[in-house]
Amino acid sequence: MSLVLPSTGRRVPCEQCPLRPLPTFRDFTVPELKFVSSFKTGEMTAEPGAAIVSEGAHSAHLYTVLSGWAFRFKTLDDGRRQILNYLLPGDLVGLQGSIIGEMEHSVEALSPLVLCVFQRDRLDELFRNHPGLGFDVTWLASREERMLDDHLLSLGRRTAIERAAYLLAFLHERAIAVGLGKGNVQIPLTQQHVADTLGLSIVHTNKTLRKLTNRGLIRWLGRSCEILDAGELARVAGWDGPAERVRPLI
Amino acid sequence: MSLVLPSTGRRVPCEQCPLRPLPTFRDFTVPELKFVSSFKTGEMTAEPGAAIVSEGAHSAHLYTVLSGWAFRFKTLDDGRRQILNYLLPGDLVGLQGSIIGEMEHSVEALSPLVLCVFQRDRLDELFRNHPGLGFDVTWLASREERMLDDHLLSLGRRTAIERAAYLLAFLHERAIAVGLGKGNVQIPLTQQHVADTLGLSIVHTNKTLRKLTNRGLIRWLGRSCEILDAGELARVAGWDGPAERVRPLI
DNA sequence: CGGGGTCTTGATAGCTCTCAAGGGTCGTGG
DNA sequence: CCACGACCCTTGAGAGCTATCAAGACCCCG
Repeated sequence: MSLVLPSTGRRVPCEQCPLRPLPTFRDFTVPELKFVSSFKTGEMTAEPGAAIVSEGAHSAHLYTVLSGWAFRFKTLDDGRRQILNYLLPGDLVGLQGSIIGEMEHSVEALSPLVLCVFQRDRLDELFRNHPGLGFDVTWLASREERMLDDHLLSLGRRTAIERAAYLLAFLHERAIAVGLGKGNVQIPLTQQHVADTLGLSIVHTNKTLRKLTNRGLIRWLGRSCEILDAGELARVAGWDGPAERVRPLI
Repeated sequence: MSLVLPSTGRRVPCEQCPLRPLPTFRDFTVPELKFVSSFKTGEMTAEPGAAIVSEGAHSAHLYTVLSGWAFRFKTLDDGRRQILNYLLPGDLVGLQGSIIGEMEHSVEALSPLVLCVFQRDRLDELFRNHPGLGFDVTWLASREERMLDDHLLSLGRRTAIERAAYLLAFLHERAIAVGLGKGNVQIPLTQQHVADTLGLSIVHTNKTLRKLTNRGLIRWLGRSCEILDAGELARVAGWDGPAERVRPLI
């Protein structure tokens, strides 16, 4: 697990953010955009495997993913790891820590990652002067809650193959929404990540993914997974899709 | 599953709320309390088994639990049910629906329940005129997120007996925090609820709870569970406890 | 007194884990 | 160039955990 590369100065001005024009993100007013722009202090990059935030850290920062993939996880004392959710462009990182004060999960980069860094201590100013943005932060927290609800349903009540199909359909959907994947989407994952997300052993995960491969739904490429038939994956999982709607981008 | 009893007029004024003096809840300023009081339109009661909100409902209300127990859950098409979390006094109900627009989970009463009913369409006024309360709503959403993170870790990576011990220690902790349980805490649950929370079958849940009973950690009373040794339950689960701190009450 | 809900227990089937071993790729150093 | 280690993916076999099936006890209530 390598270290995070130090922050370099800002590069992409919020007004020219490559994410904002995407149809998934709602339009911001000029004052909102101006505040967000001033809220951002710089950018940070990280390589795959780098720890972005660590469980127990007290002075967590607040970030938004600008590009790349990451994941949130917790571990038990004996090392068992559970991946909680994935982070894609447009997702807030470290909100729990910023709001409540201490991180209770860790975050690690899955691909080369670029993060926008925000001034955490100006969060109250955001709520005071831009109620709409305050509402948006709550909106994003509710969205995360929904995804976790879905994951809980999956871990608790879906079979192994349903879980795998759900996870891959879910990640496919999210990747598409933020404009990743021209043609077939490739997800930068190892089977160990999948296992730690689904609550399965690595061996059984492998055998389960093989079934999906044999059905022609996915293809494994070594450190990444190509989605060939997202619709059929969702059907196998019994998953309706996310009803993802336009969301804020902070 | 019986129906919800219709709302009757308000009874408990927020200024005399029996929950607010508890040490778990932060003190509110006079204007905050005044707003919350005006935000509340009445109360609603429900009997055990009553549906408070249903998945897919579009016009969900926003509530806070005043007294009693409830739970949130989702189901798959074939009826498999997963309990996502429990609701105790002081918890918001229906925030996801209020923020995003549509409920993606259902809520059911576990005991006789009293809810404070709020005017959902004044939520934006809350954010506009009381930034501190807006922050509090986000705080509560983050708290829920944390609990879900813990549950995911449990479902994904704990064994059956660890999961059961975790769940009961968790509910014990929450009950204590809101002043339930003089002496030993009794949790109004059936083993079916436990099974649907832990992602286990009812039979195996029974056998697992028996082990905890034989170790003298709990006692099953028919439709409820008495916690005899919460510390040992937490130890069995490998759970540190919640680091629960003072929280807002809306 | 019957019926429904809850809790309990044993037996068997089936799913998942662990153990073990091997192949492949990639980057590094001899 | 080749050896080597590290990491990732794959597969088989047997053990262990969990689901399902089945049956019965208990309680409350109409």
